[in-house]
Amino acid sequence: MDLIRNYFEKSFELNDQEWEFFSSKLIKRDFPKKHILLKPGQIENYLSFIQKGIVRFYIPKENNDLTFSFAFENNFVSGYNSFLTQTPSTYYIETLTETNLWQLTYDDLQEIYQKTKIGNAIGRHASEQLFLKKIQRELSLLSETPEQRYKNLFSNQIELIKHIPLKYIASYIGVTPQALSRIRRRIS
Amino acid sequence: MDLIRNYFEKSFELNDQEWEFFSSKLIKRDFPKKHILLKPGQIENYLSFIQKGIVRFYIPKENNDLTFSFAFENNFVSGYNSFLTQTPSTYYIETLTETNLWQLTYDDLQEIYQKTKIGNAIGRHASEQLFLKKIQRELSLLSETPEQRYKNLFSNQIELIKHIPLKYIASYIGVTPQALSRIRRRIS
DNA sequence: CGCCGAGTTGAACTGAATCAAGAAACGTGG
DNA sequence: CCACGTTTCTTGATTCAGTTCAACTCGGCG
Repeated sequence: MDLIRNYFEKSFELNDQEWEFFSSKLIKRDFPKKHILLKPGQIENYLSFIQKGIVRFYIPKENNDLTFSFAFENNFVSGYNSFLTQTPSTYYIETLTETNLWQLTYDDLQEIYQKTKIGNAIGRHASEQLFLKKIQRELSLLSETPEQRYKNLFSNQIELIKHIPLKYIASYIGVTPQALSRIRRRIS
Repeated sequence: MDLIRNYFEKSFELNDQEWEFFSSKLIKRDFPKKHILLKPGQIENYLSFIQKGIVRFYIPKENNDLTFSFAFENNFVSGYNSFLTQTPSTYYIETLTETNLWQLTYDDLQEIYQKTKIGNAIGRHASEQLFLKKIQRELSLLSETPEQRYKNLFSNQIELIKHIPLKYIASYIGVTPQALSRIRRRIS
C-alpha cells in the first residue's frame, strides 16, 4: 500500500492524517487472468490502483476487437469517463494477467473530496494527467509510424509487454497482427 | 454573450446571480486572421469562448506543420494543459479567420471556483468534455480511414470547413495534402 | 504585371491490408 | 500428464491506399 502513497507523494505533500483517512477507504481485491472488470452498459463504481498486473481497454469489433489502451502496475485504472459522469461505459476493461487492485468507490471518493483539503487536488491532478496522456497519444498516432510506436511501447514497458498477446499490441499500435509480426522481425 | 449562458445551461442550472458574477469576469477581445493566440514556451492565461471564428492548434515541423486540432464557434478554446498546470505550452494556437473571443483569466477563474458553488462543477465539466473528445479522437485515428475522418469532419462542420486551407485539414486527418486532394476528388 | 503559396495531377514506390496456409503455444478434459 | 482442438503467431503472395518527387494551374496580393 506504500506504493500508492509513494505514487501520490511524487506530486503532493500528503500528511499522515490525510493518508490515514484516504487509505482507510481502499479495499484490496484480487482478480484472475481474463477477468472482465467493466462492461459496456455498466457504470464504473471504482477508481483502482494497480499493485500488480496488466489490464486492457477495448471495444468489441466483428473480426478483431479494438484495443485502445493498457494500464500497468503502479498506475490507476478506471472506466474514467463512466466513473466521473456516473453514466454507462462504452467499452470493456479486462485483466490480462492475475491482477491485484486497491479499489476506491465513487461514494468514498466523494467523501474524500469533501472532507480533505488534498482531495480536490488529487482529483484534478488525475484528470490533468489523463488528458495529457491522450494528447500524447493523439500526436503519436498522427506523427509516428507503427514501428516507432511499437519501439516506444517496448522501451517503456520492456518486461510487461511480454505478457501481452501480440494481437492486442497490434491493435493498440494501429496495425494488423500480421503487420506487427513483420515489424517485429525486421527490427530484431 | 447569451450564447455562453445558453451553452452552459445545456449542462447546468445557472441562476442569475451566479451568471452575473461569472459574466462580469468575461472580457471581449477581437483578433484578425492568422493571429497567434499562444506560442510554445508561453503560459496560457486565458480560457476563451469563441463567439465567432475558427482557430487551429499546431506543432511546427520541418516541412509541413502538424495541425492536430481545431476549435469552432460556440466552443471553448485554450492551451488547456498549459492553463491548468500553469506551465509552458508545447504548441501554437492561431486564428484562421477573424475571431471574437470572450476571455476569462486564470486568476479570475480561480476566484470563480472559490466564490461560487457552480464554479467547480463547470471546471470539472470542461475537463470531462475535453477528455471525452480525446477518446473519440483516439478511436477515430485507430479505426477509421482518412476518407471516413474527412467525411465526418465534413458532415459535422460543413460551412466552417470551407474556410480552412486543405493542407491543415490533411494534417489533422493524418495524410499529405496530395492524398486529401485525391480523396476529395474520388468522393465528389 | 509578376510572384508566390495553395491545390491538383501524374508516375513510381512503399508499407500495410487482405487472403490464405502452416507452425507454435495454450488450455482442457480424459 | 498426454492428446487434441483451438487460438495465436508467422510467412507468403497479391492488392491497394498513401507517400514522395515533380510539374503545372489557379488565384490573390504586392
